[in-house]
This record gives sequence, structure tokens and C-alpha cells, in this order.
Amino acid sequence: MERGKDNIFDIFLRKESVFFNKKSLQTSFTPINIPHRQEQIKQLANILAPCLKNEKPSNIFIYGYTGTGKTLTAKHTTQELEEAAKRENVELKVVYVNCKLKGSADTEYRLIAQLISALGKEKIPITGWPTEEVYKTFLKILRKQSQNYILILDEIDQFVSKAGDNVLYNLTRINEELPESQISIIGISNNINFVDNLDPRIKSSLSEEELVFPPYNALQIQDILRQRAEIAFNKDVIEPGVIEKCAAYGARDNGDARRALELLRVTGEVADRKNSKTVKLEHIDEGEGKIDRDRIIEIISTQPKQYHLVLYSILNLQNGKTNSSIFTGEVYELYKSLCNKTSTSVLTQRRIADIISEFDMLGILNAKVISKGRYGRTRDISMEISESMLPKIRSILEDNIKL
DNA sequence: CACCGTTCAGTTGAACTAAGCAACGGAATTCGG
DNA sequence: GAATTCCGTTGCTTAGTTCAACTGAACGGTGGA
Repeated sequence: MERGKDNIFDIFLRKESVFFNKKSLQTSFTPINIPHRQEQIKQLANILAPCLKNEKPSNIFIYGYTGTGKTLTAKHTTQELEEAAKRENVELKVVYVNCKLKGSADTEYRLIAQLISALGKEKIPITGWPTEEVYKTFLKILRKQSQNYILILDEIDQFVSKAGDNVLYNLTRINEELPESQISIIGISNNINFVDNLDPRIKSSLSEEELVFPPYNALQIQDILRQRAEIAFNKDVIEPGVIEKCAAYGARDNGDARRALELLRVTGEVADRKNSKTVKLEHIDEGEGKIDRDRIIEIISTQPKQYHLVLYSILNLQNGKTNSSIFTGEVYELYKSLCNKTSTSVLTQRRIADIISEFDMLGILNAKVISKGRYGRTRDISMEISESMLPKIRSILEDNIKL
């Protein structure tokens, strides 16, 4: 066969795209300058600056809703700081860890292990060591080089709700055992009330300085989108009003710039798929639906099998009876029979209750504890997912369960 | 009718267990002389 | 006899289990008006 002639990817390669460089719309992208966060960057820089003179900067706590640029600002500022430190010949190391990632940094042991692997080549086994030993290794690495360390702990609230605040206490105390180096912590949290439930000692040392990121308003999001769109799209492919509408979408959602960016990206993809030369307003509506779908499908399909069985049970129960509530007991019964059918080991009701409340936290279910009076208490469970997605989800689950 | 103790079906926290894993140290095996 | 490999033991984390205390309003009985 002649090379390239009938290759199915040729269509894809030759196809014209509205995108020039899609990367700038992805969440991982760090732009050179960050609009409407100059104030926060300046504050953060001021707080961190002392480490350029080998003094320990205060620990910092950053709050703000999702998509208000917390992570971006922290990364950007520390990056600049690192560069400045290099110029000034100051030893400085910045470590970023996202504590939310399930199974990688959601326990004390794993968080420290993550920190260690971020700092160097030292290997920590997944399990088997005493946590104390992991701390020792961590300290050893810190001690090896006398320098300043800045630890960025992203989504720290998620971590503490799972693993407790023990680690934070230990981390804040480490400085006492390290005369030659200093570590400072930047904690990032979406949850404003998070520090209130913290041990007062940790609270005071962790939030020596606090930074609040206000939500962006629609105009600010527009600026952000324009800046990114400049890089992301080809010239003149975006029709008037598109940016504004995407921005409005983000602004409606607690000033969430991330969602607005995502929407713009997905909208562009829709335009591409429709072979449209420009990104039109009507593409947004389609993008808007797709964005939620993608997110939920992503979450669901990455869950383990037992979770799928539970969700599938709930899905079926809801199908059976329209609009009346589903209770934990029913879910468990159906779940058990599903386990038998698929020859999966049956977990206890205790665990299933936990799984249900995890789904609740993920926003896939709505599970509220109610009392049915003399008929006990239970959770009132309902799906939080739009009707139109259910078939798709059902097929994902069925695929995974292998009925 | 208002009040109040009972009751149910889970919830929730804590202690416990099994499965994996790594390190340790002694026993068994290998090796070079 | 020293070096290396093997293997059982110990001690750890973690997901899940077991145990038991707790919960909160509907039910139904009681007494009062």
C-alpha cells in the first residue's frame, strides 16, 4: 500500500483546526503573566522574599474557591523565586504536592513519601516501613543540604479530612530539629472554614500569613480567556461573543476561571468536529453539556469495581421506582445479589455506607441522612446526574462489572 | 389533643484483622584457596 | 572460613471487618381537658 494514501489518520492530519496551540487552555499550562492576580502575587512574593536572604519566610495559607488561580499563582511565584534564588546563589528548593490524588498522597505515610520522591531519587516502598522511618529519611534528605525548602500542599483540606492533622503538626515542628535548613509551608485550600477545625497549635503556626483569593468577575475571566485564546487559537477564528459567553459561564460558577477555560477548549473541539472554520456561539451550548459529562464519566470510570457495583445498584433501584427515595438497606441487598451474580467478594454494609458517602462527596450522588421515625434512620439517596447521561454511565458500569 | 417513652434501621467511631510489603538475622549454600 | 543466598520472623501500612454505642422522629399509649 502506498504510504499515506489510505491511512485513516490522514483525514485527521489534513483536517483544518481552529486551534493553533491547544496547550494554553489546559489546566497544567502556566502562562507568563497572570491577569488580575498581581496583588496576590505581590503579597505572596513579599512573604516569601526573606528566604532569599536565608531567613525563614512565614508559613502561608491560601484560600479561595476552585478556579481562582491559587495553584497557578503559588506555582508561578515560587518558580520566579527559584530563579531569583539561583541568580543570587541562594540554596532553595520548592516542592509541590497535590494531596487530593487518591492512593498517592492521601495518608500520612504517602504524603511524606511523595515529598521525598519530589525532592530526589530516594525510593520509598509503597508500604512496609514504619511512618517514623519515612520521616527519618525525609529529615535526612533535608539535612543533607542546608537550604531553604518551600512545600506547597495543594488541596490540603481534603488531606486532613482523610488523614488527620498529625502530619501538619509534624511538618511545622520539623524546623526545630533542623538547625541548618528551614522549611516553610504553603497550604492551599478550597474550603474557607477548613482551618477552624484544626488543632489550635497547628492553626497558629500554619497560617502565620493568610491570603484570600476572591472569585474572578466576568470581565476578569474575559481577560484571562482572551490571553489564553491568543495562543490557543488561530487568528480570527473566534466569533464575537464567544469569549463573553464562556466567561459568563465561569463567573456564574463562583468565578471559576478553570471551568471557563475548559468550556472554551471543549467548545473549540466541538467546532473542529463540526468542521467549522470558526468557533460559533452555538458551539458553546454543546460544549457546556459535554464538559459536565466528561468530568463525571472521568470520575466514575476511574473508581474501583466495588464502587461500580454500588453505583450500579443505585442506578437500577432508581430506575425501578421513579421519584421515591432509595435507602441504604435496599442498596445493600441489591449490591449483595449483584456480587453473587458476578462472583465478587461481598463487602460489609459498613463499608458500603462509606462508599455511598464517598460518592456523595464526589457529587455523583445526593445522600442525606434522614430519620424515618420509628422505622429507623438511613440515607436518602438519589442520583445527582442528569437523566441524559444515565445510559452512558450504565454502559460504562456494565462494561466494568462484566455481567 | 398534647406529651412522652419506645423502637427501628442505619450511622458512626474505634478497635481489630488479613494481606502485602521490607528489613533483619540466622541457617544453608557456594566459592576460592 | 568467608561470602552469598535463602527463608522464616518481625513489624509496618492499609483496606476492610467487627463491635457497640448512638440517633432522631414516627408510633402508639397515656392522661388531661
